[in-house]
Parts: sequence; C-alpha cells; structure tokens
Amino acid sequence: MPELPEAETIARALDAHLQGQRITNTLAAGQRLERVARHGKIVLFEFERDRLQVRLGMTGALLLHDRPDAYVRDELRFESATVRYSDIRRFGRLLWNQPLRVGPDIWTMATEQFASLLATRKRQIKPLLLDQSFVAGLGNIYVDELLYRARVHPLQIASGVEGVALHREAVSLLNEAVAAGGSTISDFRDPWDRSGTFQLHHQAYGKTGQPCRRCGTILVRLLVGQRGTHLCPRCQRLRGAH
DNA sequence: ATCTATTCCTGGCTGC
DNA sequence: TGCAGCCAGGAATAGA
Repeated sequence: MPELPEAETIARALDAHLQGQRITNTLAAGQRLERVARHGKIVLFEFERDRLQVRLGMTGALLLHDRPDAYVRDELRFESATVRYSDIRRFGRLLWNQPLRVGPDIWTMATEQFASLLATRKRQIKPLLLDQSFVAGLGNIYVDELLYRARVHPLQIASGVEGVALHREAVSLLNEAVAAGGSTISDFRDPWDRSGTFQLHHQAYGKTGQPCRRCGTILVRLLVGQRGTHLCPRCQRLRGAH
C-alpha cells in the first residue's frame, strides 16, 4: 500500500526516466513532461500545461518494465517509454487538472507549522494523522511506526501530544523509509519491479504478539476507527483524561 | 467539528 | 481439491 515513501520512490524513478519527454496520448498529448513530483501519497505528472494526479489507493502501481501484468487499467505513452497504471483492487484514481485536496506534505512541512496545527485539534491522534486533509502522506503502516517510535498512544487527543517531537520523529522515519525504497509488505513494487526494504525495519506494524524491542512487552493489536492498529501497551500509555 | 458506518474491490488466507 | 467466508484498507459519502 503506497504511502509517502513508496510514492517518493515511484516519483523519483519516473522523473529520472521520463523528464523532458513528450507524452503522445491522453489529453496532454504533445506536451513535454516537466517533472514527476509527489505530494503526500499522490504522484504528480507535471506537463507544460496540464497536470495528472495519480492516487494509488491500495494496490496502484506505475510500471516502466514490460513484464506481463493482468491488472493494467491505463497507459501513458511517451516518446521512448510507456508507463502502465496497474491496480488490482481499483481503489486508485487518475485525475487530470484537479486541485490537490489535501493538507501540507508531512515530510517537507515546517516542524513549527505541524506543531501549531496539532495543538488546536481535539481528535484522536491516529485518525487525525491518517486524514489526508490534515497532513498528507501517512497511511496505516507509517502511522503505527511513528506512534510507536514517538511513544504516543493512538487514541491520545492530538492537542495533548508534543507536536515538535512527533514531527521530528516523523521526518526521521520517512527519511529512513525513503532511503530504503519504501516498504514492501505484500505487493509494493517500484516502476522497475523492485521491492522496498524498509519492512525489515518495522517495529510495530504487523508485529502483534512479538516482544517490544524497547521493553519486551508483547505488542498488541486493536481497532482504531476500523483500522488495525499495532502498539506497545507499555511504551504507548494513554495519558490524561479519557 | 468530530464521530461512526458503509461502499468500493479482489487476492489471499483459513477452515471445513 | 474445492469452496465459502472473511480480511486487508484509502478515500468518499451519509448521517448522527
């Protein structure tokens, strides 16, 4: 499931291979690709006049290799390469010339801005961080990893969380994940069909029943807003009134 | 403003 | 071996 580090990995590979080429199909036909960028989990193809947003959903993938793939839903043809959009579960979307209806990118925004946004919110921290209109980029995997690292309980009210420390932890987590080419849990592959390796460094997501690496307590799983949530019940204590 | 439930979709897993 | 039933979840939507 592509989140920010996976989208960044995809965008970098596409940008390196396609920047400057003209697209030959779609409504942008004839325009030069200025760059492939990313905002949150959204991959952006920026042409001279038009912009394509790719929301990868759960299983969306942008392919530069030409190995057989039964789930190709769309194609972007360039002068010397074709990008295929594959999506098993069809939760993804390709949107032309739509505004970015999401909040600031969590990886590149200023720490102070993040902290001041957090300080006013009364929602539980995990659903808030998953809300792309609040901040863009985190999905279920990285939220659980982040809250584990920051020792914050997923149900903690956001305004009571130390925002500066949480954002610093988020940036270092995302730095590491991007450097590792993202996480491949089941199906993430980059445009050249390579897996990421950051799943080898996960400490919370999917680790139910295993001992916490900090304190040895058995990690537990609970539901937070219908989402599977993994945490250490000792390191991540719920603090204050609840 | 914030919450919950529901829908979309299909591969992969469990259990009989 | 086959199959029913359930699970995973990003985002939109409706309703409280």
